[in-house]
Amino acid sequence: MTDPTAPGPLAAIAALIADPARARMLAALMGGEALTAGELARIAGVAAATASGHLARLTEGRLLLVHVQGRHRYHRLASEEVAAAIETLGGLAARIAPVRHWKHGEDARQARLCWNHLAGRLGVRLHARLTGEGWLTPVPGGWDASRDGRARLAATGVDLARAETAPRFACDCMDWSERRPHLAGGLGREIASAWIARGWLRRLPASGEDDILARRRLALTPEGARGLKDGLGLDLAA
Amino acid sequence: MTDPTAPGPLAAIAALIADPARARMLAALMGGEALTAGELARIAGVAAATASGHLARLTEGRLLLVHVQGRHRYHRLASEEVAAAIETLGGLAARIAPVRHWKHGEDARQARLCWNHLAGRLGVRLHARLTGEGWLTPVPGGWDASRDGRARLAATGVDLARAETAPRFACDCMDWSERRPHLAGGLGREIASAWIARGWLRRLPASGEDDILARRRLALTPEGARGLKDGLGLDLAA
DNA sequence: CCGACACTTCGCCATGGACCGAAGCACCGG
DNA sequence: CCGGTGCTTCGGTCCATGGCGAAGTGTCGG
Repeated sequence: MTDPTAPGPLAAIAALIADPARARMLAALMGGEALTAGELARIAGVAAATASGHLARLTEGRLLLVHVQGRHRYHRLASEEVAAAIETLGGLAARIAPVRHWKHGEDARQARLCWNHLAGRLGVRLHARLTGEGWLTPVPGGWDASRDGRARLAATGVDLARAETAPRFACDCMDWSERRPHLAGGLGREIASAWIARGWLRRLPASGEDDILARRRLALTPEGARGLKDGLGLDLAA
Repeated sequence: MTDPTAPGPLAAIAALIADPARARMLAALMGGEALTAGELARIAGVAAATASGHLARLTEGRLLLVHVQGRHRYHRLASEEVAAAIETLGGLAARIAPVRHWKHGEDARQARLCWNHLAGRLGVRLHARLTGEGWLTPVPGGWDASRDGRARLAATGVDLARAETAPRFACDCMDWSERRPHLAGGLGREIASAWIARGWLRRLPASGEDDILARRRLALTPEGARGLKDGLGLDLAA
């Protein structure tokens, strides 16, 4: 029935990430965008045929979801858990590996995307602020927002109603550079997209394609800094 | 200078975990004990020669530390980060893999070790209780304990002074079964060891060697349940 | 309807690395 | 000093998997 030589689930998942080409693809997808097979092949540095095989394995292994649109196949990370696992593993790699020089590491520690929500110092400070003021309290399976918290978030352009209709309202995600949880889940996604749409955050151009942080770096704009200070009392200069 | 074909750090770390034999070794070491090369060879189901090679690679890759004692070589996980990464990856595997039946899964979700601290429902509820009452507040790089919090913890037999002298006083670690942080770091280690020493928690015998949870399952004793309720107001039956 | 394009499938090759047995080293006990 | 034990190193085998080009499938644009 069951193959006795079959690798355990832990080894099986790790094996999916362990190939350099696949790792580059996954790292690129940590930016949250859905990318086509062709783009991923280019990023991974392999031929289209090879990339196709890799993407099939990743999809089969439930790490990716595919969205077919015409003759393009868009691939994206399958879930929060996948993003969290890659984030954690990447953090371990950053600490452990013979101190490979992360070119734009400082930027990324400041603010970056973790799949679809905010990470880095910004993400962690935001999490601490929202919970510290009692605006948000963790409850099993999500969050509870106080009246004041709702008003504050709404004032920054976050659509709380939509966040609450997400399959999972919200959850924590461990931040490797800060070693503290940041805000993920449906609410984390809403916040990130709202603030990017509003021009408070700006995606920085990808650089160093094989870098874990390549497509994830963010910059806080002057308006964003002002908005966070006025709206949430969050002063990132401090 | 640098080899252009070299795998990135992410792939390199994943590759270390991706081999079935090595994954079994790492899973066994998640119980927190240091094991000899021979024991690990038996657990992994490979010959001594093979195991030796695997252990050398894991050590070289900074996932393990070795402690030589006479003709034995004791191996243990190198750090909190390693444990956290394996925990997260294992959680992803548990969610993603074709629902492999975890024999004693329910026990382990209740209480288990995560390297050297408490995880599962117990770990998460403890974390929530300590922070919720203001007994412990996260600060950058560790925790701040209130006077009341110190007294409460000391009353349960936890040596706070020793926890504070640990390289890192404390930190969070994401719990995969509960999706909430539990208490790790120096304080987490002190709490777990104190409560096990005091007979509040009991290690359950290993079963199913290749299971991620094999050597990590814990049972709360009646005295433990009473102690937690009286000392910290933590009622796990609820 | 036909060529261009995006992607997959197929066939093949090359290589990395997992594995073992045997031999070599280090340590312990007598 | 010598045999037993724990572990590593060495030499050799074997297989899984990544890699590519070429051919096949489906979709869009004219």
